[in-house]
Amino acid sequence: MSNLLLRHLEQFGPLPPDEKRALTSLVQRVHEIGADQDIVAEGDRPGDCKVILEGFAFRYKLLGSGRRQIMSFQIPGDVVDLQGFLLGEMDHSVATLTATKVGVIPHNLLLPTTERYPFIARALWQSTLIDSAVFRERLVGIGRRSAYQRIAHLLCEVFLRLQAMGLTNDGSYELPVTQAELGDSLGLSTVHVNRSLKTLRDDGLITLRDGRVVIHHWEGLGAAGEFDPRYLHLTRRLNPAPQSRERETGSSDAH
Amino acid sequence: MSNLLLRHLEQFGPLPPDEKRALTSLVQRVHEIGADQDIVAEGDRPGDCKVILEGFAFRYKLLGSGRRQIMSFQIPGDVVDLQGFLLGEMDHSVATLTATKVGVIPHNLLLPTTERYPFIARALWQSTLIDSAVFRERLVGIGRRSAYQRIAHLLCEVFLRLQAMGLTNDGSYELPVTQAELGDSLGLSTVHVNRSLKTLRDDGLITLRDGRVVIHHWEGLGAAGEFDPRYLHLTRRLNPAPQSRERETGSSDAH
DNA sequence: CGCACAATTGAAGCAGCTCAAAATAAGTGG
DNA sequence: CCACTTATTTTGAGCTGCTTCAATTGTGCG
Repeated sequence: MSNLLLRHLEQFGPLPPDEKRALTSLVQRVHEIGADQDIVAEGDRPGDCKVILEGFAFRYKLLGSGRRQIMSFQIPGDVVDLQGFLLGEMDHSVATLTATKVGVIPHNLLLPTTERYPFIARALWQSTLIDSAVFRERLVGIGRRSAYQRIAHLLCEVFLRLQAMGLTNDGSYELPVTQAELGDSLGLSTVHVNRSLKTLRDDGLITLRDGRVVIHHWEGLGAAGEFDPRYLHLTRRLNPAPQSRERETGSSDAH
Repeated sequence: MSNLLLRHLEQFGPLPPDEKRALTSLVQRVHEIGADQDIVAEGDRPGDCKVILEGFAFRYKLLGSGRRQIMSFQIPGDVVDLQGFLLGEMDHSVATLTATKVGVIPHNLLLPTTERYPFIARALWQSTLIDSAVFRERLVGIGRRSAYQRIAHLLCEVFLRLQAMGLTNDGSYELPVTQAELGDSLGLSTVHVNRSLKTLRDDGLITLRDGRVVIHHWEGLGAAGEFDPRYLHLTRRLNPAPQSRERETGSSDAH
């Protein structure tokens, strides 16, 4: 059940056996949430943390005049509201993209756990720092990259993050986002996302259909998005790197 | 010397006396750095953390074709490279705006300190989460707000952060940035920053000259930038709120 | 004085936006 | 299985906030 949490946290280094054990009893119950529902909302003071066990979510903020900015997509293994644990009040919302299962970790269990198990505490801290790195990278993209580059970059990022969790398939992965959501994530209009996706498709880099991303040319996509994966700090590759995996003879693949 | 670090960390709640004491001996030496110098650079694996004691700095990343994105401005009290402590390698650089004094905290002292003193560890973690919130807010601005709004928002944010450190003067503060740096921080060209600043000035909201920001109309500026300070989590106001302070009879003040 | 850097202003161009509508897909109830 | 509804994708066309290029004006300083 919280295998996923373990896998997530071990991205940053192995945990000692006793801490692993402690981790497995963190998730007290599982909550099923429908698509397009808030997991936590801005202003909430949650009494527990939520780990995504199945499905996808995103952090967002609403602005005046109905605009929305999505800050990140969250995937299985991610703890979405550590902010609530440490700072009390959420300053943004997290909502589901699809029907989602979340594991619930009560703060009054998490607190003693982080005090007793320093590796767990450290790994959670590291996890929030990776979140931070993801925000920064998005910031760079929106601030200084073209629409085409931003999309390429995002698709690379999500690929590597999903791959680290074992959720990719030979250079393709599930990402049930609409173009409107992509736009809100990248600071673009739906229309422009559509046109840029078309260009990426025409360039033979990717296909995005029915909530599934197929990367036809990993290196090309990375180059298009100026993607440098180091900010994800996936030092311990739990899976082979994408370059060495999804070479399919027919399609143009990475090298 | 590390009074500032204490003040910074106590933004999130008081520390017990013994932890306060431990904190004062963290900074082992002080390093003076000239203007426009990197404090840490992308790719570095620093062996210590740096706290700003005097002066200003900013996080940034360089992109292809010489573009630069500044992710945040850092002020006295900020620890600029906790990322290096927890993740090893820096994925971005931090450079000074002005001549700066930084306190150096060796990792091999910080590590046992965070293990022995849970409140310090927690406060540092909280501090990184506030950084995160700042990145997110910038992200929202660049993604979905106009140039005018972004500038207003940034100036509000820096005001409150400096105020929490006791570094404001009746609605004005030192911020030694050039318009080019502002642009790189907000995803704008220098030219457009200049024009937007002119509009803000003409609207009677602010003046920015010689590295000093004067806020003439706090509420107006906040409204212009859709500024909601909650993301800074400055629950414990160490100074009076700006609204109740800088009412100057002549100029247009908030209310 | 004169260099170098920052701020300012003008003018033209464009990346991406908005408005609008058509085409496609995905239910849903009968 | 169809008729109807609603959401998403796609395409067209005109518009604009911001960019780029270029030149001018401070302004601090050796």
